[in-house]
Amino acid sequence: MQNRLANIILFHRKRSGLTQQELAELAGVGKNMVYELESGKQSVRLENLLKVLQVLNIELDFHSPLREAFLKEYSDAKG
Amino acid sequence: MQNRLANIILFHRKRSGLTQQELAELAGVGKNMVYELESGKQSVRLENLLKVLQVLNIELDFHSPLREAFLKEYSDAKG
DNA sequence: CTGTCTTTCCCTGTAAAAAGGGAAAATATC
DNA sequence: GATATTTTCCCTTTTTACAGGGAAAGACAG
Repeated sequence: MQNRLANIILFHRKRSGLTQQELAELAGVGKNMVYELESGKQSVRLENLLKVLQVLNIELDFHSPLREAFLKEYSDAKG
Repeated sequence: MQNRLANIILFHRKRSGLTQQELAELAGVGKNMVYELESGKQSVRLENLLKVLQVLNIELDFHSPLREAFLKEYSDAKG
């Protein structure tokens, strides 16, 4: 348990009553992947992180000084 | 240009006046990595994504139904 | 149109993330 | 304290992301 992301995942998994193994199966990743995520390893594939977050109903967002400008242009472009 | 993350990165890079190559050098990753990020590839390593986001001054955040509960417990635990 | 810069997308070798098995350590349940 | 469950952390093999080089395609300036 080292970084914020690891904590977020651990917290949500515990609240959902899942073991690492169960979460791994639901996300379609290996059990070791979940363990590594929760121990703060940052060399995991983004793909696999996203699968795990999806199972736990966690959405990623960003913020930056350009956030508003981006959202305007992005929604304009996408309709 | 496929997903939201790719768009965010492209937008911020353009606004900062950097080429893919320059961003890659600043982030300490290969030029192909930046290209892949911007073309929506999700198999990149989280580590490398974070390096790129840091150069562009983009912070990741999350939200979920348990967000408030997590923040409370997390700040309590960390002081 | 011509030359410069940038992006897209090949290629190759190397490093390492992946899954899955297994077993000791830790934690929880009785 | 014994037993069951879960987590931590080994191992091996397979897969693949990575850097860096290179070159065609695209964008942009003079």
